[in-house]
Amino acid sequence: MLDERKLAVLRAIVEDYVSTTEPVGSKSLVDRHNLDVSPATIRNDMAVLEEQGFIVQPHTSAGRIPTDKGYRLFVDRLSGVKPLSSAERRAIETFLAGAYDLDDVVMRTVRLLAQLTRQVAVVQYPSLTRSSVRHVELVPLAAKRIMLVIITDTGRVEQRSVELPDAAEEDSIMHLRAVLNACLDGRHLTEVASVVADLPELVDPMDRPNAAAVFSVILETLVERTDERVVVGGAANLTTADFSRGLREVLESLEEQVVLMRLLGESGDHPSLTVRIGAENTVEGLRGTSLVATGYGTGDQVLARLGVLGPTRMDYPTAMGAVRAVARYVGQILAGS
Amino acid sequence: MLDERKLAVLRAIVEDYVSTTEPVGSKSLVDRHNLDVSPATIRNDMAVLEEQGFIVQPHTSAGRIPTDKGYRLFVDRLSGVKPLSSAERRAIETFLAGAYDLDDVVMRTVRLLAQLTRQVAVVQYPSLTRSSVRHVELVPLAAKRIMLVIITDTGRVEQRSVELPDAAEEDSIMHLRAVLNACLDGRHLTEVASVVADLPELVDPMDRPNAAAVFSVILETLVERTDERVVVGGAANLTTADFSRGLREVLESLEEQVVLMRLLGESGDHPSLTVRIGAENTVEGLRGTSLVATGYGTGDQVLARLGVLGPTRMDYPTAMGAVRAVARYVGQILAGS
DNA sequence: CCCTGGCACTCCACAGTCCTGAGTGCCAAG
DNA sequence: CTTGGCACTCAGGACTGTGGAGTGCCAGGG
Repeated sequence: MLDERKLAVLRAIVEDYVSTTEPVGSKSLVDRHNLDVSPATIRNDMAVLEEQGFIVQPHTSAGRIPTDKGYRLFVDRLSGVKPLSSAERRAIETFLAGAYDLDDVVMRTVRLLAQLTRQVAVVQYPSLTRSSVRHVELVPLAAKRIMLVIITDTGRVEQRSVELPDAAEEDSIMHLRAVLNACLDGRHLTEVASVVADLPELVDPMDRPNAAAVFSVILETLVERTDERVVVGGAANLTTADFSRGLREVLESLEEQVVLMRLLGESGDHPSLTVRIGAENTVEGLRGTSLVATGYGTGDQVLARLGVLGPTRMDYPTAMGAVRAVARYVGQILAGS
Repeated sequence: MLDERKLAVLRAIVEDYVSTTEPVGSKSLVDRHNLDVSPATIRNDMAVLEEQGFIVQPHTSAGRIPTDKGYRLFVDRLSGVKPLSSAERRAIETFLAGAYDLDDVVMRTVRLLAQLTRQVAVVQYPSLTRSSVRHVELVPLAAKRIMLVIITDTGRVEQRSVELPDAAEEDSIMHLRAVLNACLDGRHLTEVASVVADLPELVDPMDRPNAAAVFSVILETLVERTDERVVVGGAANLTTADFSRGLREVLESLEEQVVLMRLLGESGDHPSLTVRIGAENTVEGLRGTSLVATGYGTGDQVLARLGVLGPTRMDYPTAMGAVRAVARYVGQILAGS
């Protein structure tokens, strides 16, 4: 139903529109690309494409622009992933290699992605629930207050101050600390809840109230609080692409952690590249944007997701290339540190 | 040289322009405010004010708008700090009281300020260099790698992984940990450098290479790395105030930690409210904005700064009120936790 | 000396008009 | 199925006219 040439026409329209931001007409199409047919022929093809809903004209007698459906077909069948230049690869490598802790890795990744694609970059912190406990530390701050620090094998450190019901001896805190480490060390975070449930029996009855306070904070921190942070960068890039009236809406959405989590979550769990175009995003306020995202992590497990967000009219092949490449390098960095 | 009425006129112009965004003329001025003189008189006053550089007209035969110098006079002599409504005060209190750790306090503060003022909020993390060490923890991660965690009395936790030259025994690490805590506990961060210099003598000669690695990371983390983070929120509020073409520039500046640090740093060190208007900001790209900032902290020491950023045409009295109130509450929260 | 009303002048913003050029759809012929 | 031709549409730029808001200046009055 769509022959080879019509697809070529659609591809050409997408490419031209992305680079010029202007509706593209039959005439300009034939001399920019070397399709060996006349404008009139193209017009017939365009009429078909429009009828099928892949393109529209903003007003009568203007050129055509792709619809969401058009972009969808484009990314699915008409374009590949554009590999990065070797200079870009080197840049990524050296830039990320300089990072010295997890926060820094994430920050650098965001910057890198934003710069590479000239879009908004979104990077989710490596997920807690997929990592395991490496160490638990309790630090007395005051008589009835201690600092709880949990270190995971992804290098993430969670800290909480805990209010104790009773004043605690240094000794009993150290004991509790030992118990915690003995039982939680190496445990996958999904197991923590059940393990913690059995812990009270292992501590001195005298200390149970204090221990209970610590346990409940641990649960809160590791289990119930699924809200991994998402870091955003390159918001300035939104100004070039005019979102008619929606810029404010987009900026607002980008500041809502919950919204971002949902957005990234929608792309599913598989580690490969995902593209969500325009209205495919159920997030109110981001209906006019597209998201190119992928999972990343060490080895084959997906720790979190990252990607770029931009107007539906974006350079998908390049964005996909950059996202994929960056995700790979970040994975390597995380595995190596 | 500027009599009472001329000042009143300037005040009225600023107030009207801020609320309407439109150049204000003599006629509209007299009936909005009850100055008991005729428009003609106002016009004469305006002529003087313009001559002195407090106001300008965008084009002949349009109303006047304040210059940076005009705003400066306004905040210095013509307006007070508008206190918050009691409802707002309650909102601040309850909103901040719900915070459970330092990160959360900062995040909530940013949101609060942005919402209250409808401007961009900037909050600097409590400064390391002004706090002292509460605890140092070393956690073995692998044979030649340990995690260094430093907890300060402002509740901040710094973590770094340290690569050791030699494989380390559990024992020697524990010893090092004891030494570190003995010597650093309670030390003001400004003292850390000199204290650490003397430490190598206290450890077993065998362990010196490893200890040296740890020490150098401590210095890096606490002393050399003055780059406290600045968190930004409410960027969406920039869209209402049109910065002609500068929006991109502003957004870019807001993503540069270094720039933000400099911006806040310029306001000096004293704990009181500071206002920097338009070109008074030396930061390229923020010349079209104003900053209302203040120090905050526990008791009388200034731990860091926070404030709001907006167009020079902003509601200074309200912004100042909000900034001051929020800073106070944050100080209380920090002191109490 | 300062305030006031009057007056002539300026100029932006807005609406209307016209025109051009890019682009279309349709059709008949190759 | 492709092509050239043709009539048609319409957004956007250039130009014009008008109304209104605002100004500066001046002469008269408190």
